Amino acid sequence: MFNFAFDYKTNSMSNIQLNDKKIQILEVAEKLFSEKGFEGTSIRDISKIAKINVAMISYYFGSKDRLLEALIIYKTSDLKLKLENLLQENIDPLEKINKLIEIYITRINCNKGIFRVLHFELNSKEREKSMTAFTELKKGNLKSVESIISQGQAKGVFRKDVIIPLITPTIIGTFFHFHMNKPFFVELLNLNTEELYDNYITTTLKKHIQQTIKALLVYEN
Amino acid sequence: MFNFAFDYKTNSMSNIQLNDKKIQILEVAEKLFSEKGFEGTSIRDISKIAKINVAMISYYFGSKDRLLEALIIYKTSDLKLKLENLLQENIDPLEKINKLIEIYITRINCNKGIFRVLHFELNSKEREKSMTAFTELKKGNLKSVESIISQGQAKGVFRKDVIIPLITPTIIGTFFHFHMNKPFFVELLNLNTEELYDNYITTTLKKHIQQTIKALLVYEN
DNA sequence: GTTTAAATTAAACAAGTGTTTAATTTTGCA
DNA sequence: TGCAAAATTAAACACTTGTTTAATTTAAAC
Repeated sequence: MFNFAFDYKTNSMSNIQLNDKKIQILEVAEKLFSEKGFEGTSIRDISKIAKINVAMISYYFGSKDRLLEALIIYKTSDLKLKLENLLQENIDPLEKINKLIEIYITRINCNKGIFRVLHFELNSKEREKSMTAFTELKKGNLKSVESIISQGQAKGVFRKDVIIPLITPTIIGTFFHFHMNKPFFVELLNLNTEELYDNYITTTLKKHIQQTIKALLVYEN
Repeated sequence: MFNFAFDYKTNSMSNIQLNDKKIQILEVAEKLFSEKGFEGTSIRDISKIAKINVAMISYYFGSKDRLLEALIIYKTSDLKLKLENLLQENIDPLEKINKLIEIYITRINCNKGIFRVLHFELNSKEREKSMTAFTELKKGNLKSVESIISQGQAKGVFRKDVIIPLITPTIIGTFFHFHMNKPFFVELLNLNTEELYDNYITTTLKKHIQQTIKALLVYEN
């Protein structure tokens, strides 16, 4: 019932059994979870907005916890693939890092909601299955970063005293802190429409992060 | 009943009416809110661990929402002061930035719990009073950063194309992302005890952030 | 010691929670 | 058209939620 397989249409791992109604539920769940948190969202909230009966959520996913699991796999499965493809590209290390940052920003920006849930609902909880899936994703990301940076160090472009596992926290952390404080920055930077906000992320914020990581990697004391 | 005044003993704004029992409730609330979220924590959970009657929380704080308000003010009031003192110090801009980062790291690290709540429970909700208090804190922080950086730019030490409002997201975001993924990094870096974990934050992570911001500020393309 | 206010309690309250049941409707296929 | 499986529903289930009540105990002041 809940097997996941590779979908060559969407180029992502996805539940081949996902029909329109399931997807509709997942989309609503993502929206509400990200707005009000997992515990703060009731399945009646979801069912009301998705315009389905409450029982359908248990019927389709088994439970609220399993709905979260399905949501996470549904939303994170293609990021890993994108990173692995990037590693194969034959471009210089700095450009690769910039592309890595670009992937992070755009992919995570599309799925702000679920990544918010991932970070705030998943830790120190019993949702083991969801958590291990997320941990594997993080391990893969770290490996990609390690690989790119050692390439750059071998070529003598990057300095050698960088703490590699802390690169990702700086990249994603900067983005997340910005997004977590959205109302604050919307007011401060006059990003009154959703378009302006998204545009600021994919241009200015992206550039800031790329500039920061570049400086960190190539700057000599 | 809920007036706040400056306490010269602790050098912080605090509720002068806070007795032992109230503080005990606040401490337990912080722990549970940070572990299970605001919605995920019931006042019965709090009362059980704090070993008081459920009704005492309503009696003391009025409601669960007002308990959160009190907690935020109780925990964030002295950070603003520390930053204002820093601005007065007569040291060179780079050292000032490093001290700013040090203040952020140590202060936030002591209050991990409440800052987690602040970022994940406060946005897009109706808890207006709590939110405006937090917004004021952020505005103050931004002013401090702006002041320090223009000093550095005036002295010709810092480059001039830095996007100042994105400095804080990089500093705090890096720290937060690390902390949000604590289980992951504990396993990755073998930080098996709480002491090792805290030690890594106040040494290696702090150094990484200082190194990053320094590179960003002084590196010329 | 009496009085008055504060602190503390167990119980009750109404509303909301995730989940299950059992009945009904819709669907796809022979 | 008839039939079995799937989808959908309203209702009920047992439980938890935040808050309030009203009674009791403790503390302080006179």
